[in-house]
Amino acid sequence: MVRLKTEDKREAILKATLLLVNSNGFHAAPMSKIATNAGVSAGTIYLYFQNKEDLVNTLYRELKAKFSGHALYGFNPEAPVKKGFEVIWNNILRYKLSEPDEATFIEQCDNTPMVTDASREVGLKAVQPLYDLWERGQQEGIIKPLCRPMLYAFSLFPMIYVAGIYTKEGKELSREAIDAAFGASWDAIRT
Amino acid sequence: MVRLKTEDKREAILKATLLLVNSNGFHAAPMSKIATNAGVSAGTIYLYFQNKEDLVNTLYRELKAKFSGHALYGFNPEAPVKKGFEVIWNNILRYKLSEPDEATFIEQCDNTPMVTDASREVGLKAVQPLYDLWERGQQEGIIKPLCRPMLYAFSLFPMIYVAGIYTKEGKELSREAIDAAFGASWDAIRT
Amino acid sequence: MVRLKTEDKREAILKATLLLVNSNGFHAAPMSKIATNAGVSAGTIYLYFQNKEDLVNTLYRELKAKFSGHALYGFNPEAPVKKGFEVIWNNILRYKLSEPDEATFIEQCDNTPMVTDASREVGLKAVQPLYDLWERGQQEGIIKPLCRPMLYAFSLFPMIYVAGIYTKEGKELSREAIDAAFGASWDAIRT
Amino acid sequence: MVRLKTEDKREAILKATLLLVNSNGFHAAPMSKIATNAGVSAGTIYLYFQNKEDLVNTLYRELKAKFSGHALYGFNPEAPVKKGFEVIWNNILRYKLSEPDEATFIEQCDNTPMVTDASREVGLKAVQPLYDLWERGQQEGIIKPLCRPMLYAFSLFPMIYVAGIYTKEGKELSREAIDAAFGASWDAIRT
DNA sequence: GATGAATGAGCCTTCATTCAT
DNA sequence: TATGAATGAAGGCTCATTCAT
Repeated sequence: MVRLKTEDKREAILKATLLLVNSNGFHAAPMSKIATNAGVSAGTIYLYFQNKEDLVNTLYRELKAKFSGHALYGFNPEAPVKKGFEVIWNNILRYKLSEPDEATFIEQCDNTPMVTDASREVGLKAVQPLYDLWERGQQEGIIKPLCRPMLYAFSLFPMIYVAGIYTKEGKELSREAIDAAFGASWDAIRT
Repeated sequence: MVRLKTEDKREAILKATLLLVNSNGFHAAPMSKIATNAGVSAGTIYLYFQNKEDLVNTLYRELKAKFSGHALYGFNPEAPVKKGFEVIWNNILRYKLSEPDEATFIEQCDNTPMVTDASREVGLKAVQPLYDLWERGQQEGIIKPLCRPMLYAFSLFPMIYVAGIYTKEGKELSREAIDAAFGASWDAIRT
Repeated sequence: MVRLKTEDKREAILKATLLLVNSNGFHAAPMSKIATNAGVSAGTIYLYFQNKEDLVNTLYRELKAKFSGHALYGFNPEAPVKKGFEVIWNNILRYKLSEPDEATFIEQCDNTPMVTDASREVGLKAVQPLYDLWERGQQEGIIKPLCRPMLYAFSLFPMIYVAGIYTKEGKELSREAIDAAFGASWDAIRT
Repeated sequence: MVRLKTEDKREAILKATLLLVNSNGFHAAPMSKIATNAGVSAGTIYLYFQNKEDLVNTLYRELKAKFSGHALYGFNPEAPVKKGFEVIWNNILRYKLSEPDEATFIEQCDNTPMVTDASREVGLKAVQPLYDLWERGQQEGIIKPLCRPMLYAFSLFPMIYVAGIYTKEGKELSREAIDAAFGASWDAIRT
């Protein structure tokens, strides 16, 4: 095993955690296996993370942050509402499809008590621009007067879910399917 | 501890499992604790279930079956498409709101390797009438030509997700909110 | 399951124990399985035997007694030493070959702490006539002046061992092989 | 408790297993007790052995190997048949008497399903020189034309059995008794 | 006598975490 | 920093035995 530099070790540990958890759930990711797969000693993990919970939460937060970064890429807050929504919608879909491992991990974490509520909220802040966009759309009478969770549930959540299914089964999402999905998302929330 | 009759014990074990898993995930539901909470000895569980996996899967299947029963209550296959969809949509929502524990458990199970694929597929068969309904709607040109997973993702999944959030936070879903949610669901899939 | 009479139940339990222990050792013979195989309830065993140890020891003693009965069949204490020895030797061999299950069980028991020393000694008393025969042979100068355990070890034990091997492998012992074996047995202890 | 070095721990675990199994059979040798007696934590055993079966089989194989080494010590394949046999016979007896614990353990293992057939066969290969010796003896007309298991059963098995008895009862085997036993062994198989 | 549901101690094994090196 | 042997609590499961029916 090649000797890794400090930063690389931290990354290797995070990567090993990601893959192991994805492959069979938290149940299949003991610290010892994470260490082995990361090419690192068991004790070493504790030099970089306080404990397993910290390791998982750290990974979760980093991925969420990365995800948020992608989501707003090229987004212009002043563009028309539908246009802005389309940009973010596509960004998110593209991320889910191009980084299926990370997407899977985030989903896994959304259903485990190992990830704290504090961690879960971290990602939300970054989406503020999206909230602002919806609000503007509502003021302009373009978007249905639904509460935030509902807007999310009807316009982004379904797409994320569908992307997960296709990824899991190894299928491709065709251009037509994607357009149709966007149509459904938009129809759900537009007035 | 009052002596329970056989059938009651089985039920008590299932109930204890449900609550324990809901409260903190599978991690927080060791057989010993399930036994204690069910007012039963650890060994007794194995009189009713082969092992932990069997216990969880049995519970999952029973709840899925119950859920399916509710979903189609009062559904008339020959009614107009929108009407039929509305009936099922409301049935599901009502179930999610009235049996939040069961709903939460089913969600937990959808993300654990402890539940087998075989178990997961059991529930799907019961929804055939819904699939038929969608198909009829597509033939009549009323429903968008989306694949099944997408139809599900846009019309039922969001509502289930929202109901979960409200339940978790102890809030009530107002009549208006429900109507609005149905509107969004229908708009998402109708042409 | 046909209803058995009291005596039959006792026998059925003993028989089930014998077969189960033989098939895979004591490890594979839990009381519950013995009960099932005997067509009897678990609790019933305790009507006939104090506990598992008692059950096994009782079976062991009965088999030993039966074995002893066979060993001396047709034996004439006044016949010539070699003739007498030959009768007993052949009796034992015949028993081992005709009742391989019982023979196997006895061997199993000779190596488990479940069978008490008291039980082990039970069988020995019955062989007193054999001891007397050897003693007479020694007085007559026909038999080597070895201690009893040695006489047993060289003249009967090997044959029992060999019979066990042939039985286990399902082979037949030919007449010639038997004669040869007797020759070796006799040569070992005769002067 | 003094801190042992790695190799010592492995040995301590094996030794504890040996003694515990000998004292009361496998039934009396739970992993927890083995650990305690070895001055080691329960989990530590699993650093050196995969599981209980592996532990027992490893010990069995090591003892068998050691035994085989002793058996052929000083054996000259070209010496006269009787001389060669005498050497091996005495080697084995000496081992049985000087290492009674190991001898007892091997016997215990020969009757438990915990020891795999693969393990049992390991020891047999080492005895090839003895088989060759017997064959030469038969060709020279010195040894009876018996099959291998019989030769073993009549010439070595009895002695092992007797040694076990004496050891168990704490008695000494006198020089005369040993000589007499060898005489019986040799008489049994020689022509 | 007979049943079999119920018990609970005990077994094997895993794994997060520590600490001497 | 880094290691990895060591720990020991905890988990899932089995099974001899009891007892209300």
